[in-house]
Amino acid sequence: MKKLVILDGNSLAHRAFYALPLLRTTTGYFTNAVYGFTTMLQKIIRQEQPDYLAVAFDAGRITFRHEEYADYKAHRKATPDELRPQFPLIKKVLAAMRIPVLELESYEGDDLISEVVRAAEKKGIQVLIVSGDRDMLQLVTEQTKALITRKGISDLECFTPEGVNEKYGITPSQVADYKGLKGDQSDNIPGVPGIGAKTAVKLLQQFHSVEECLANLDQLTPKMAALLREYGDQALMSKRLATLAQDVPVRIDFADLKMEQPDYEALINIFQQLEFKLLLKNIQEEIPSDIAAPDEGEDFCLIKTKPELVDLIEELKETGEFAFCFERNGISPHSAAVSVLGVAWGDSCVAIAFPEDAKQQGEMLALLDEVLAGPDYVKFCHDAKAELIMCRRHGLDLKGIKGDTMLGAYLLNSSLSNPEIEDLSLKYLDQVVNFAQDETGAAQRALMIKKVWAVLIEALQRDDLADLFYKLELPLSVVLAEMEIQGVKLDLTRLEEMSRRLSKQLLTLTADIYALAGEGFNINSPRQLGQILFEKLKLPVIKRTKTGYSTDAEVLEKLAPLHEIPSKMLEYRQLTKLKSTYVDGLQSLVNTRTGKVHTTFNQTITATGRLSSTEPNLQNIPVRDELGREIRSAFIPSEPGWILMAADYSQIELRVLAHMSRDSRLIADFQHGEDIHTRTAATIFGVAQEDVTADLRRRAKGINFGIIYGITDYGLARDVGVSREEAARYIENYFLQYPGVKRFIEETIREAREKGYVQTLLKRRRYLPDLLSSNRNVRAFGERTAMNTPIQGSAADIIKMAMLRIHKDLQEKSLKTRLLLQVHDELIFELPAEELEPLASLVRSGMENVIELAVPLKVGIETGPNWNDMEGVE
DNA sequence: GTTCTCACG
DNA sequence: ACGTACGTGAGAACA
Repeated sequence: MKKLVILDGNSLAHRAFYALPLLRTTTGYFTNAVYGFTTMLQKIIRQEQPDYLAVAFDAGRITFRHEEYADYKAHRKATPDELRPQFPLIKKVLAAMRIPVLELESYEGDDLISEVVRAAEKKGIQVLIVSGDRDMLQLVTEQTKALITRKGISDLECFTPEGVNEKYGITPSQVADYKGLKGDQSDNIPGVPGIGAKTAVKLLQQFHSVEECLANLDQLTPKMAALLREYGDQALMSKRLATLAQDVPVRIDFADLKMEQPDYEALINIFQQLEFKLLLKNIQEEIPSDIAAPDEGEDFCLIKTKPELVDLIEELKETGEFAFCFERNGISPHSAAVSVLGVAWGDSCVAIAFPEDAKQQGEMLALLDEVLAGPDYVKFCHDAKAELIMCRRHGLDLKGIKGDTMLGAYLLNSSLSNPEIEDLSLKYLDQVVNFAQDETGAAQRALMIKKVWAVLIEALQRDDLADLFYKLELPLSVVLAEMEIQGVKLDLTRLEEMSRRLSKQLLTLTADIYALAGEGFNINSPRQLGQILFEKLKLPVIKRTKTGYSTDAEVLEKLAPLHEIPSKMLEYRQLTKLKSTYVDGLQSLVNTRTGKVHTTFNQTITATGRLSSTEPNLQNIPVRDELGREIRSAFIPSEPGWILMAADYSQIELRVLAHMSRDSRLIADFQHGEDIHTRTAATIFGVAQEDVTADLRRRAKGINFGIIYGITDYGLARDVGVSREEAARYIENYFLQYPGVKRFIEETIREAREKGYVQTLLKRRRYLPDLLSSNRNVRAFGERTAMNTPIQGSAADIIKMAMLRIHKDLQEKSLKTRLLLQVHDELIFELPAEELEPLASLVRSGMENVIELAVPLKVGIETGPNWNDMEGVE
């Protein structure tokens, strides 16, 4: 049986409008109703897979019902100004999706739906009505169901005749009678005064319809009979108003309602206009790709044998330039198997399918070594680091990479994090792609990499980013790949012991907390904890989150003097965090082949230019408290007789600030070489350096951090524990003493507003559209990031340069030392003990002299048998 | 998938 | 009158 879905356009648009926040495009169009309607529509199409589909809209404000009753819908609020202009947009989306719109002057969408249902039933077509209006229930039959929104736009309830009866106690055909008796506030249908929902249902269960009620007045209570006698005509009129039209002058031709493929080009166009990024991405996945379709492109072929591969390699050597990509299907390059390699040169592309047999595969790969490892064969890829890891793992080298679309796109706009080639094809070539699922997909992908790179390199040169790309990021990807491949050894015995110890302690703590609470609950659920603390124990609410009570560490500390649970909870939280994230989490990520953890350093994630680390994140291993530090003891050298070395920049961000702001006082502070926070304290609190107490220093430290983050009096007050007024005075005084810093901040924000972006020392860019927001908070946030990004980002530039330099020095000096980790301002190495001295001086000078700033850069070096027990080296 | 909490620089 | 420090990633709960 064929299926038809018909949507009540007006009703659903209203629903969407009120359910979603007022979304707006950067160009000022309101789009929340369009967005809500579109997502609802797509979901229904996906779920129902209808054969026929249409959307009905009201047309004309005056309908035939007004002829009968002038006040029909008189109380209805006017459509809001933010919604009205969204209707034409919805219709544009529908046109692009090739979904017919049904409208008829002076009829409501409901009436058209009624007509369509009637016609469909005659033809034996199954119908599903989608609406937010329960009036639609009167159309429900065995053949026709109704999907009515319950709450918001995603909670829908499906009604069959039985369902209607169960829920309302009447049949679908009695809906109009019901409204005739009860009336309807929202449509201003009067009904019978004094008859509400209960009475109406009771009457209809007894007499089936309004007419029969009126014909049997003698069987009613005298009061009810009088009521119906007086308002009988009004009840009949109300019923007629509530009854959907029976004779709509329209002919339904089902051929016009057949589902069709959307006009993807038009749809992309309108989604782009409306800035529906997620929906764009979704249709991208849905669209059959037209590039290099394997069945029509004569340039395409699939390579499976050695002779074929030899021919290909000859061709590549002749061309001297190609794009490539190993298929990984989202699997980490540290563990993905080699299955398919996509290659593109000129206008051609091929996929190489590798045999599973290790020996045969090895032979095929060995053939490729010449072109992959040959530095003179120019290569482009998307994520050079991942490709290098794949190659190295299979015994191949990779040299001669001249383009990386992922890295390039990130440098052009650091707000794109880990962009996919599909996203870039849309952004830079206006081309929507959906690569084939089989081997041919890799070939298509390679070809797209080549095309996108041609555009990106132009853009990089235009924005003066080519140096940053070729001299820093691209070579850095090799260093990072080697760090990841090397991995870090963990003392598993130690972790297992910790895990057992923590389990035991947690068991005791949990029991204590339950006993104190007087009941068991899910101790990991902030919500349940909130109920215990604030409802059962009536402790004062310190802070709220969007959804309820806050129970974070700050709150628990304040509650600690009032009850025993909060401090126990703090301890519990600390221990579970250690156990689940670090002790157990790290163990589970140890690679079985190497016995080490191999993090991934993401080079294209952060908006500022920093790296990030995942699976595991080795940039947030505990250090601040003693118990947490124990985790670091489990990080050990991977060879006997080796040690670890940590080299960290001292105050690199403040030094960068001194350099960029050229503030003479801050520069002088650093040239003095003593503790910077003490000097800051002496300066802003107007005391001699010897008289700076620990507390004054702590406050000055807070101010120094605050300056880097984009200070506010509120934030500073919270951090150092003084009043907001006090904090405001500190800030004022700081800017008085360091006027160059103040000027730098103002100048940076002004320039950012003008250009739309800020820059680091190495010209890395971050665009800041928030600076132009009409929302004050968003704008203030933009201003803080505007001043923080050049500082954080330049510090990132500097340590990246240092990594390159040290990596090169290590190679040239043939040292055995390996760089393992970068944690934003520090580098971790493992080394044979005898290399300690040469390495310490190599690392120190590498890091300190990698760039000439207005202030010296200082590096602290420590070594030890693990990452915890470290001692300073002079 | 989003929210809360918490680990790091 | 309102909600704030900047940049990240992970685990658990809950919808």
